[in-house]
Amino acid sequence: MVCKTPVKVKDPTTGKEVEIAPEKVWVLAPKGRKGVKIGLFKSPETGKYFRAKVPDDYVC
DNA sequence: GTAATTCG
DNA sequence: CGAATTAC
Repeated sequence: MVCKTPVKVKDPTTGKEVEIAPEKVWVLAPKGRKGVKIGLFKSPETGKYFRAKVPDDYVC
């Protein structure tokens, strides 16, 4: 499944804030804790992959 | 450290 | 197989 909804994230490769759709989103949570949603993004500038938190209410 | 995911 | 991601 490819995500469509863009998310505002800081691109660590450029330092710029970009609005892009994550290629994949999943929940990263230890047992007994709430955890966070993580998205896998590809920088439009550099083409490098990076992971960043996505809002808890984000739907792919 | 833990959780899942996947790129390098 | 390790890094990196968040926050508890």
